[in-house]
Amino acid sequence: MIIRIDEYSDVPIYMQIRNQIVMGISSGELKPGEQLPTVRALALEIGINTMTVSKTYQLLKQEGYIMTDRKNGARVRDNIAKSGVLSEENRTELRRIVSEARLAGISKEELKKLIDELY
Amino acid sequence: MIIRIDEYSDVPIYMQIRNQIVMGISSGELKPGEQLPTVRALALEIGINTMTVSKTYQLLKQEGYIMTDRKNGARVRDNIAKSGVLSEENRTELRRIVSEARLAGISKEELKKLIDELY
Amino acid sequence: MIIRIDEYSDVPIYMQIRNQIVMGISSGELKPGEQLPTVRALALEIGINTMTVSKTYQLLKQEGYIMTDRKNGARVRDNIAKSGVLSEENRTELRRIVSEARLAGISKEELKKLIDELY
Amino acid sequence: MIIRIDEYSDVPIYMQIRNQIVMGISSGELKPGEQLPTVRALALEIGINTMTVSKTYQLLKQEGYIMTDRKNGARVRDNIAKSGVLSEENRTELRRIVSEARLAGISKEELKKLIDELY
DNA sequence: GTGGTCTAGACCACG
DNA sequence: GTGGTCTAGACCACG
Repeated sequence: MIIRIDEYSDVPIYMQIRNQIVMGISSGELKPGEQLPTVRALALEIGINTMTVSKTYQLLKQEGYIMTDRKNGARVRDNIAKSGVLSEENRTELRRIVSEARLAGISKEELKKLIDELY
Repeated sequence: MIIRIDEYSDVPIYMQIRNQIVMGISSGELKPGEQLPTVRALALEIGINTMTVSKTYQLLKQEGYIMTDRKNGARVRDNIAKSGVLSEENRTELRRIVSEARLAGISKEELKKLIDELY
Repeated sequence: MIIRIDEYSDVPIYMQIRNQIVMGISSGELKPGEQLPTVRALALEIGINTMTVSKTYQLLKQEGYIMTDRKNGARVRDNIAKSGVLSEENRTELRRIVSEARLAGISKEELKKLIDELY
Repeated sequence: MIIRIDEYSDVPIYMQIRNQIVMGISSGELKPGEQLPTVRALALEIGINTMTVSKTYQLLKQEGYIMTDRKNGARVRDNIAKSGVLSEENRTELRRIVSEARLAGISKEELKKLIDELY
């Protein structure tokens, strides 16, 4: 899986990596139990500091998406908890996006079609 | 229109205000041409620095949501440009949210229902 | 409030600080709403790196014990969520401690007396 | 006695095994003088490195919980020293747990009831 | 002035 | 070899 950093983005690097890994897991590009690159390998590949990647892995671990052990490095968890509900933050974000979409003249149907494509 | 600041949020205050005003315009609570409170009045009401509100208004103006003039203060634009497409950032955000929703066990239908509610 | 670091402890520095602040809040030495020292001030006082203190504050924030804002620095939250139950980790730890206490010849009553003193 | 490793835990494997053996001795599941599985057998059973089990046994021996000899392997000591007091580390840990319990809204009585259950 | 992020480099426990 | 921790130093957005 290829991780791309947008250095001009306001989103911190560790968060960009986090987001792309989460999307990779969701899309199936990263399979349950699959090995992630080591902290050092990913840092080298992206051209950033190991601490930054380490921060990403700790976040993903805390969120329950991956697990780390000292022997094997990081792996995608094969039993990611399904809360069944959207987090409060994501709900707020979604509300904001829907509002902006409306003002941009995007219809409800177009938004739903977008959901279809992205899901 | 009442603006609420979540002091625990990581979203900067100026951005929280901006988001709520945009949502207010989108929902119709703020009508096209409607007068916004002055920077000073809004800052006083929320209990924050005038600089922060000023930053919000500048952002909203630059985004084309409001217009300002020295005489009348800030007003909602009555001809907000309808690009017809979702901004690149919002599209990326939506993709992230959809990914996380999927992993949380939320079905496509539930997401669409959420869109229905929020739109 | 005075923070003491045991440099020979296996407990990471950021966790030692975290634990002492939590105990300070619990004991009332740190009051709800009370200002914590700035990251820089605390780092200087203890003689450690700012990053380490920053890590502590981020952890405490995420756990809901404190809040940070860029203007005022960090403050003890005045509405710390009361889950009403012991975390799984603490329960496991308590079980381990009770087991070791039994083997050390400490009676159930002595343990309860200890709880009385510490609470 | 069945040893269970929580691969998601931050507690090192050798320490998880150690804790479970100590709890087994305390509960009486492991009797004084009882033979423990060989390093090799336990490692095989759990599916981990023999070095890890070996580390556990060395720690337990050093703590005075078990004794080893080349002929008979490891056995639970039948005269475990009863210091009569809680170790400094355990006392500190207990203080931390009590503090967190208080902040979580757990009463002194509930904690004591928990001690009753666990003892 | 404040916390948040990031780097370059190092050492450590675990396995 | 792996992730986890820490330092010294820097820059940035927010307010």
